[in-house]
Amino acid sequence: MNRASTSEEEPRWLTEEEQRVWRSYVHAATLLEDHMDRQLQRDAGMPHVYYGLLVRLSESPQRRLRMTELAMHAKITRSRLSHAIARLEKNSWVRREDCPDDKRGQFAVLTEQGTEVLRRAAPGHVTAVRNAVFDRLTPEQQKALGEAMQIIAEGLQPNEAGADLPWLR
Amino acid sequence: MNRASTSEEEPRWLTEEEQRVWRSYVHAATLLEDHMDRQLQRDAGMPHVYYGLLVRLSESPQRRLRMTELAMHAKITRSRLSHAIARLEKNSWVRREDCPDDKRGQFAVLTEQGTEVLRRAAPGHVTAVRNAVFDRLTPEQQKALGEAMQIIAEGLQPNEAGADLPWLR
DNA sequence: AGAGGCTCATTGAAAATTAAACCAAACTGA
DNA sequence: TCAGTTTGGTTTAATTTTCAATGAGCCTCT
Repeated sequence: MNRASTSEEEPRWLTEEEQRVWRSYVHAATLLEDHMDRQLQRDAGMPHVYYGLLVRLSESPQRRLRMTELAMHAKITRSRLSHAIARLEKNSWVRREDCPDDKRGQFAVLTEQGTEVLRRAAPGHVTAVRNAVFDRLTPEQQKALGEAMQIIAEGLQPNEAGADLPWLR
Repeated sequence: MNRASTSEEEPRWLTEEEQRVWRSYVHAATLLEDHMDRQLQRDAGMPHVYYGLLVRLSESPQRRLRMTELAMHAKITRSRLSHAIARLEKNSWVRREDCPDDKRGQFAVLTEQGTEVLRRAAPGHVTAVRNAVFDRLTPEQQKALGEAMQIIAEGLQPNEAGADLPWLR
């Protein structure tokens, strides 16, 4: 049943057109991620992923989230999150707190200073996103992009199909 | 003139809809990159970027490219490429060669073994891309995705607009 | 010829990420 | 109750990436 996935059979190669699409995608995704990383590194002293963590915390009740929950939202491993939070803790942008209900548990809590950093970095970030993406695409193109990515994401969701579960490995 | 870009002025925040699009994008892009990295790491013993380097070399005349050229195509810094090639050289998948015309220059050359690794890894990779992307999108959606990403990439091209030049920094 | 400024590429150290091992607490079932 | 398993999270080491500095060769201009 799973023979096809590991066999030597000739796969269905990508057509010219599919290749163009895939390469455009990889190309743009690389450039975009680089761009955001650099912008945030310059303006806020952290990479895009870290910024995402702070944003997520800022939107959570009590501006706090359990480690695993945060990792799931951010789609990163718990290990990576541990390291990241350690770094953010050094910056005093995040603080850890024990979970009363579960003695194994930890909360990551956004500090005042973290909130402040976010407040100052947000405008530049939105502007960067707008310049790079929304100012260049028609509303239809934006919609189409969103839909396509949505579908792709669904296919890679760790639930269903029991594929790889980054944060559960 | 450049005041707006660094001032404290209120930016045009993203609308609800724009946010949804942007988050879908980031979400899917993260998942996808993770997925490819893991697939290639498992099946070919290298991350996606390294695989891209080998592919690019395999498509080049004489299966070789100058370091800077390769870095540009791959959109990575020369430094990063140096390290990457060093690693690939240890695997004997790539070999360095001096450039006769320019004594500063180096070619990265895909070896026989590199070619072989590529040959064995390619089917799995195409299949992974197909499963994750093309099997899930209609031809129209594929086209739209390609176009949107194409436009975004153009806006981030290092040439014109003299923005940041990753490999020239 | 040779001073000065690029360009090509590498290096070494620091930061970030991944992979795997690990510990402690919580749960499960006999 | 207690052995075995799962869950939550950290730790260590290895790999990869970034950052800043360096050096050698090319190019231009005088």
